[in-house]
Amino acid sequence: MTWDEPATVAEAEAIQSRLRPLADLSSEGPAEIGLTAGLDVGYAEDGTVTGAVVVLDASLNVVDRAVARERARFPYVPGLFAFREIPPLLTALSRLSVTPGLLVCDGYGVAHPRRFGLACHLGVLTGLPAIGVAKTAFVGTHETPADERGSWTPIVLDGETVGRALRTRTGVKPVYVSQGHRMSLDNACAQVLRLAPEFRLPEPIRLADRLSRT
DNA sequence: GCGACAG
DNA sequence: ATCTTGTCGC
Repeated sequence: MTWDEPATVAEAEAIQSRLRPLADLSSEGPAEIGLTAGLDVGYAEDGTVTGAVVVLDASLNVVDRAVARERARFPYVPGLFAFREIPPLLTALSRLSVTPGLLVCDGYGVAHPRRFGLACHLGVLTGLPAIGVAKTAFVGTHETPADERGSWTPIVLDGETVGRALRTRTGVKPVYVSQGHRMSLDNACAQVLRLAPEFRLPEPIRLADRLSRT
């Protein structure tokens, strides 16, 4: 799958609608993940975007990392987030010396107005299993999950479950998990809990966030 | 119509 | 996203 550069908002929306059917939301996905990549993008005052990828092994040790700093090509538009962040992330991914078995993206997957957020887009482009983990709610409605780590409630959009508000730390604000590509929602939440044994955000995303500010 | 809106 | 000190709590 190749990257299309949209020139307008209408074009970007059309690309999302066209690629949406290509996202695999039926596969369970691997239960055992060897290498997990966390992805995030940092912004600078000069209109520069820095894509960062950090790869962790099953013990959560860093085994690889890569960054790519470029000029932003698309403005920030809610719902079209991916067109701003994907270019530097693809460049950073191409600089890895290993191939991760899962992409953990900072944002949404299928919990999206057109059911095609950043995690779906990156999953389809790379062909790799991908999930989205966001820090705030964006679409749909959900109840507040119980206080204990592991508790969750469904995020419902137009009568459909599109993700979960998942508590990764007892007494701390939940994160918002949704499917991206080639992984079930159950599996995605299990992976997020495995990857976030100590802090609210999964370790791969925390480290990528830190790296993107460099 | 108006405001809100992943990062 | 980013601009930013101290402060409450485990």
